[in-house]
Amino acid sequence: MRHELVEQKLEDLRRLSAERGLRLTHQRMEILRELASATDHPSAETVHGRVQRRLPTVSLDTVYRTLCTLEDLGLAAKVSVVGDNGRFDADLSPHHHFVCDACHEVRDFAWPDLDDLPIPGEARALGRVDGLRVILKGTCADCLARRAGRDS
Amino acid sequence: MRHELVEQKLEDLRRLSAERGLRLTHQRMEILRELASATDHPSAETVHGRVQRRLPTVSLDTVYRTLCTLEDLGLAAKVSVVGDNGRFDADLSPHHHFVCDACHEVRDFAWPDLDDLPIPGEARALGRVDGLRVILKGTCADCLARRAGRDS
DNA sequence: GTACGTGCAAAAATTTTGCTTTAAT
DNA sequence: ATTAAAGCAAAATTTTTGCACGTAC
Repeated sequence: MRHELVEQKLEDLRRLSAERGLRLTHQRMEILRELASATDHPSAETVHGRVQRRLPTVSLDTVYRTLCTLEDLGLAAKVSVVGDNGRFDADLSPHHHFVCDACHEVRDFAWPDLDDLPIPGEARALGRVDGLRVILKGTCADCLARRAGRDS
Repeated sequence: MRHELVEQKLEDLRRLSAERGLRLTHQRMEILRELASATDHPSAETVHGRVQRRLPTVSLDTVYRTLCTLEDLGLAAKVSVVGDNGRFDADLSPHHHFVCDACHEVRDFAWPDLDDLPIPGEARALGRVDGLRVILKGTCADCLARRAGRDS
């Protein structure tokens, strides 16, 4: 079942590379192959280690650059992991975050209806749940206005 | 309205410091004061800059250590911000993440009922929403089992 | 052949650590 | 007076960048 995702992604890379005039290099193929095969949301360092098994000379900076390229192409995304990044909050009440892709500001919001929704069995089966947070990605009102102004 | 949170937090710090035998230093008070006053989920570097206005000699490593202490005391938490950390995923289909506090593994799960829930007006007012992800914090089944085994 | 992308090395940025001094208790 | 915590500097990470060479087109 993972195999199909991998082939699909590699096909997407071929198509997008042709469309956007990017070169189809071994490194990009192998890095995408590893990432698409992985189920554990690896870091650049981890991807590098795995790709080295097939391409012993691949460098870590190529992995960084390629992951960024794959992100630009819409083939991969950075994911949210609680506590893995250096942003802090003293407000520990249940609330959620809206993150602006443009300015990276984080705004809080509440979602009472969500609190009434039971956590799905699929998630409860994974372990004991202590906390829940929603991350909304988008563009904040300020950045939308700024962009609209610039486009006119 | 922020003022009350600040005073509340400082009071918590006094109480917890007494309880746990920690010393109530200017630095800890001022760092917590800044963090509790902030609404923008600042990084350690940002907190450092703000605290320096009141304590010009405070060092950046004290801010790092203190934020960690405040986290241990349960007065602050690291927050999730999409794309600010180096973990990647090639699976772009709508799904959510369960993160184990103990081993930091990230597991995926689906939540179809959530997809039917409308995003609250409070959040829609913040800007255009492009994506939604839930982060569950907890302890995974493996780590629970490991811990139970060790305790016996 | 052209020039985009890689590899290498070095730099920049971020976070942690060892040790000495300061200050809270 | 004790000793936890701060400050300083240096180290360890993590991520980015400049440049020469290799390779996909």
